[in-house]
Amino acid sequence: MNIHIPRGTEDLLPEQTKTWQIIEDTLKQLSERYHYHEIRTPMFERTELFQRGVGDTTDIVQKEMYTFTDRGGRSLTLRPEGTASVARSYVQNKMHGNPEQPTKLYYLGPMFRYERPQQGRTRQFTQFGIEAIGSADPAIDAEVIAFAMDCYQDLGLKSLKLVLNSLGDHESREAHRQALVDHFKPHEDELCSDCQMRLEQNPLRLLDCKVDQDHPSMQNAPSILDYLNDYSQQYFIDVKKHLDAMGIDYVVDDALVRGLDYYTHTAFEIMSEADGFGSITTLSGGGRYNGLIQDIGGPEISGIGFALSIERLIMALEAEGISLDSEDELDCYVITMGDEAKFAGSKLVYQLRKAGFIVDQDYLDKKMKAQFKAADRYQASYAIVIGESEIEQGVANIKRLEDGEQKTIAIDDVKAQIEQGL
RNA sequence: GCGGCCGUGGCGAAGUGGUUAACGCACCGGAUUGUGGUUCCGGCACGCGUGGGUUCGAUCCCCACCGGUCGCCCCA
Repeated sequence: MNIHIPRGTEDLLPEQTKTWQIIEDTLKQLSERYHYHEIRTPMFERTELFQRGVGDTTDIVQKEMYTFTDRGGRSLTLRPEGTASVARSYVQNKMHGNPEQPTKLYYLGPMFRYERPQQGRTRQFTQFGIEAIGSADPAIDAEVIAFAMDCYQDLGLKSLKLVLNSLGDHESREAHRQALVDHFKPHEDELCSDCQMRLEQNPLRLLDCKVDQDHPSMQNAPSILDYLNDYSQQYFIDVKKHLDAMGIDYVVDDALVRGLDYYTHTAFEIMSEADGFGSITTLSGGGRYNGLIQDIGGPEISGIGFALSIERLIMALEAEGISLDSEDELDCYVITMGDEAKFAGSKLVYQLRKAGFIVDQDYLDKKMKAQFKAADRYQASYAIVIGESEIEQGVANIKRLEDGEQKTIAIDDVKAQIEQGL
């Protein structure tokens, strides 16, 4: 083994890309139905975009970014997520000026995070996501959540759990933050070192600490839901009412905290409950970001979005035993014997392909028996045999492999014969 | 970034400090000089992740590195 694939990356081989194509097609069709349009942004951005957009205190920015300096001395970063780039493009292209509002966008592509790889977590992974920018209507929060659920349901997944929370607006968050600090400060010495740091930087994260989850102070920790101001509370109620109206089930979990700084109000995650899923059960996540556009220099416009990992989606499909593979079947396999016949074979294969059939032939100089085996393995409907004697008579043998039925006809009539069956 | 487990042919998988590294699938050839899917026979690792070390001798023991996997952190 000479040069190995970089750690945490993977090749997708033909037997897998088929599945990917089906998933991508499904997601794109879904996007059209929900009236979202594709946006493609660069795979790398100025590093400041993520520092400001994703948040300096987040793990992503602090220890997971692929950052490098280009030859012009600029600090660039391979995108670790999609929202910051979309928001940047929204601002740069002044999309808030477009007549169609809100702006509804989707994207699909690789993201990069420097992490210790394990199943469901690679250093390059693929996200599909949507962003609806320019509306602060609870109805569109529900639309985004419904869209997220449909991504899985359209592919046949059943064991799903939608977890919902509200992080409130800025005022509510601040009140809650202060309450958290007041609550945990007396116990600071008893908490793990990570939590001691969280207390300073991001007290919200204390709530989903695994180390200290049994600590008595966790039991009666202040819940964000108790600190929502009137507006935030009503917003959350309305989102739930829209979901109820659509018949979408969810569970509210006030411990659901998202890892990116820009979230406000609605936050949600979709998890797989299928057996055989390891510790990583989160399939997708999203939420509302009412300060993000402004944070990166745009107008005061709010948005909401979500992102899912195609890799984890495929894991979920496998866990539920759903296969999207379609048969890769040939219409015809052309078998030739002898040098002259090879030329006639090339001509016939070409003509049949032009006529729209899926056709192949042997390129390894195999014996006839081996050529038949190949035709069989490729599940060809017909084998067309051309040898020296057929060349002399200008004919070809067409054999229907399913039942062995065979006919000899003029080689120029093969196309017509295949078109109407035997 | 931390801890546990693991790394044998295209794939799955046995195995031992010492002549030819089981077996299954796949593949190739033959039985049947031009007709497949069955059967039978035969072939298929100068090598046991990489590099060092211990040893008379290592795939098997030790170390480092690389990679995978599980858990933690965190997340999609």
